[in-house]
Amino acid sequence: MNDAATETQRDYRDTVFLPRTSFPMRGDLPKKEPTILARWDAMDLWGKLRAASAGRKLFLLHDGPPYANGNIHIGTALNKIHKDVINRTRQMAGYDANYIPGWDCHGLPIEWKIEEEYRRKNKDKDAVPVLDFRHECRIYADHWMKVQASEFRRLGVEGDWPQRYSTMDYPSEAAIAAEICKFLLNGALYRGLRPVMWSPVEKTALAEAEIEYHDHTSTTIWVRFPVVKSSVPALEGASVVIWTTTPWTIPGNRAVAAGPEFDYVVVTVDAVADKSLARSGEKLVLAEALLAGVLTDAGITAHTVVAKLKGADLTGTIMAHPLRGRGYEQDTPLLLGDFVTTEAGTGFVHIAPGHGEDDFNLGKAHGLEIPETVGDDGTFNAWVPLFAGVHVYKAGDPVCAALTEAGALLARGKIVHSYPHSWRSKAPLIFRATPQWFVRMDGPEKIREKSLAAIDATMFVPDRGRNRIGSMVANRPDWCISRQRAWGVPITVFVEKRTGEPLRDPAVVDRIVEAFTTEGADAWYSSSPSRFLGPDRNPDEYEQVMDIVDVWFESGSTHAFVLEARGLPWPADLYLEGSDQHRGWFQSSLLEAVGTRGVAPFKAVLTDGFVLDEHGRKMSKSLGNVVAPDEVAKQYGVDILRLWVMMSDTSEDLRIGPEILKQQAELYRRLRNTLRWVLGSLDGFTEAERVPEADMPELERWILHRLTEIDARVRAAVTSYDWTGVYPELHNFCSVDLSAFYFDIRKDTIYCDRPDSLRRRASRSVLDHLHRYLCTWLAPVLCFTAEEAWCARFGDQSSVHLELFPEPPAGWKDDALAAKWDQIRAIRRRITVPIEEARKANTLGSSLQAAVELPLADDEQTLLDDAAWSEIAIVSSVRRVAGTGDSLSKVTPALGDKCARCWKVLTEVGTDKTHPTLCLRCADAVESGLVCRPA
RNA sequence: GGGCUGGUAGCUCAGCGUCAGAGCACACGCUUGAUAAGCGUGAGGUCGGACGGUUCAAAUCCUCCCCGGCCCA
Repeated sequence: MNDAATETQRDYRDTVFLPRTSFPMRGDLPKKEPTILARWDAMDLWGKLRAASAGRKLFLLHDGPPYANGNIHIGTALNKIHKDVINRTRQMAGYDANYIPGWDCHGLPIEWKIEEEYRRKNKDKDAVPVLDFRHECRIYADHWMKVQASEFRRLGVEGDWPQRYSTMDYPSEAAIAAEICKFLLNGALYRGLRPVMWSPVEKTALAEAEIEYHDHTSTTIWVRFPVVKSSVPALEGASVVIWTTTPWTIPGNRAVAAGPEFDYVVVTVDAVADKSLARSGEKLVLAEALLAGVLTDAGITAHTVVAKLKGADLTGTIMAHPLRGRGYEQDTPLLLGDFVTTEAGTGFVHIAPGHGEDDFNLGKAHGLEIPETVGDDGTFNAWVPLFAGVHVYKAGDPVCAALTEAGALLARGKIVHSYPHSWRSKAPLIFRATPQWFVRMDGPEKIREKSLAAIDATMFVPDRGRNRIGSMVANRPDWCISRQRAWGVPITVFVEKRTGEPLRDPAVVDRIVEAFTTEGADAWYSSSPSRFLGPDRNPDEYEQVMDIVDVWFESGSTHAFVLEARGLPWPADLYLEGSDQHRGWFQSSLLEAVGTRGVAPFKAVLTDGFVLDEHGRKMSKSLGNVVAPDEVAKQYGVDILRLWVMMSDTSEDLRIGPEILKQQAELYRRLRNTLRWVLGSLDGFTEAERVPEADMPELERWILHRLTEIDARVRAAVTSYDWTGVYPELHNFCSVDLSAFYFDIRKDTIYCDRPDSLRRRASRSVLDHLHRYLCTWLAPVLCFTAEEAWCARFGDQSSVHLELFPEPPAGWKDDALAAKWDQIRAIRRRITVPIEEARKANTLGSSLQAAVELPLADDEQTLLDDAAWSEIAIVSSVRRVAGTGDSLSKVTPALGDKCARCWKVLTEVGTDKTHPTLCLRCADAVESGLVCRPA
């Protein structure tokens, strides 16, 4: 037996239910995440997920294939994490969300890497057999596919990794060839001469996506086109002046274009400066708006305007090619073009139909010849007078020399302007007319029209994506799908030599597809044509096309060999990529599917933005502002990276950097500690303890109401795909509603009440719900932490990822209660503010030392009783008094002694004989015999 | 240069016609029974610019300009 002296000093700490949990405060994520990943592998979580959701409504996000080259970067990580979150939320919302990750494996960049290795070894690429070369490309792509797969898995991305797809799998190559042949058979595929962006270095045509723009210095020339025939008398003896930044296109000139609405003037040169190539007395024709500039550039110091006319008046005028008499004898007609501007130049555009989009279209409309002046290697063809063999990049001087000699050069200069370059070799490109294979947009297949209709029928998130892809599809030219390269799927077409027509025979197509399925596209190179043409055709009569197909066509066909071929839902529910893919994969997939199936391969298109650095600048090695995903994983853990994604507005560009990551780590800590307190306070909770909602205090019911609100927000996001603000709100809930309010208030109850008290049981029942709701809501994002917090309660055999979002019972929602508690929390500030003032005045430390007189307006008096107010405000006593509603409480030190167990200051302390240092509630709790926990 | 888009506290984001908001960071306290945690209070913004327009009233609507991003030329 203790004597009285020791009795007063008795330490009641052992009788207090402090939080107890194995869930540590610090995540130690970089170490822990890999072990959780290993556990998922060991338990075959993916297999369990698929089995558990068998028969549920299918949801299919079709993975856009990243390119199998190099380590993943932050943008790829963003996209894959975003996809993973979308998949997981759908899965937990009750769908069967299968996900097949895939890769884009063919194409120029990989080919380029292999060629680089050759160059390093001084090997001649053209001497390597094509099948060997293709084999090396395959090995290379396979290597990076494996590297990226492990990087994606480290990010926590869940999916069917063993069954991943790739564009270079044999069945994929066969399917791509089959898709090409669908266009062949339905007539949309044609071979035509067209100016395409051509790289003389790589000797291939390039797609828009393979082009970048850099500054380039070009020689500019002003050239006279002598008028030889015109219905306008003023033009007799005059020269129309053109301006161009590409002197090498002069040999390809076949016309000059004017703007129909512009004003043009005929001027007589009266005086010229030294070294000017202009001649006193000559007549020149120019746009009026550009006259001053041209006169300056040409060194003309005095002139007289002799006539003024509209562009439209000039039609029918015929000029001589400036090099007439030197092999260029053809006439040059003056045509009208809408594309002519008066922003720069002379108001006349020289037209070389083989070297520009506008030029080509205008030439075609007027039946002009489309000369092929330039060869694959960028040199003028042998038939080109004066310049045969000259490289176009070095043609500036020879062309100027010839023009000068012919008296046609009016002036010469230099300009630095943005000019297209190859994304691989960085070499400048040229427009060049070559025979290429195209998918027509406006044939009887109506690909453009149907695509626009498909865009209308698609859900875009955000909706502005619709505009973006819509205007691109409305204005794009026919799809050039041929590339003169080796690493890809060949355009499996034979052309009949006699007619020049492609052979459209389903039996031939079947033989090709069959061969590709078992041998891959290599079969095109390794087999004799007769294998495909069959016994009834003479291979000598056919040309086998050896071009490969644009990689965008391949990735645009993934819906066929990933979804259709595997019996997955078609069209996919969702495509989700960066907003740059409006021109890339979204569009190629759309055109491909519309051309072959008439509809889009997706029901919805979701885009994420670009990742910039902390200051909103582009990331680049030279700026040193690159954030690498694996470094974040090592320093903070993947959950921090995943949290960053979902705390951001993914529809806009996102920023990341050291400060922002630090902030995310702070936000994470709050979420983690919320889980930790819940777990610790739930220690030993059993079903027997649970209290029906109807018996719960209002505070508990208010928390349940809040759960219904967040649940509604989550479920809305599941269907709208718009998660912006949802996780910030969840964080806010944890921080403001739980940690700073509910938990803070209920600590007294959880720690000190008898375990059988209704209040404590009700609170623990709510904590049980909170644990389940928070873990499942967080699981799609903090996939590791939520799992850890789930298993901390339910054991290592369980997984939060096999759970569904719990459905709150309808009775939880109580808007009237919510309004009431909003009011209560607002009034609570009338207590916390004066407590702070008392602290400043040194009259108070802990809020439990305070006794409060709370002024309330009449209508506020009945909100809560005094005991409830003291509970809510965490003070030792509250007395309601009449007030105006906006006055602050009077705060004084509470009378009585501090209870040694719950620390409230109460006059009743000392009245219990057995426990003279305790308040009555605590004395009862201790005496109940229920509060001593096993150590 | 064109299309689309964004610019609200140090950071991440709300607000989108009627007194500028939240979280985090920061400062100052409290607590020491969520403790490499927790709580409170506070400071911080002429809402990119225009002494622009519409309106009784504008971050919020319109115009122009500046800066950034994506796509294109």
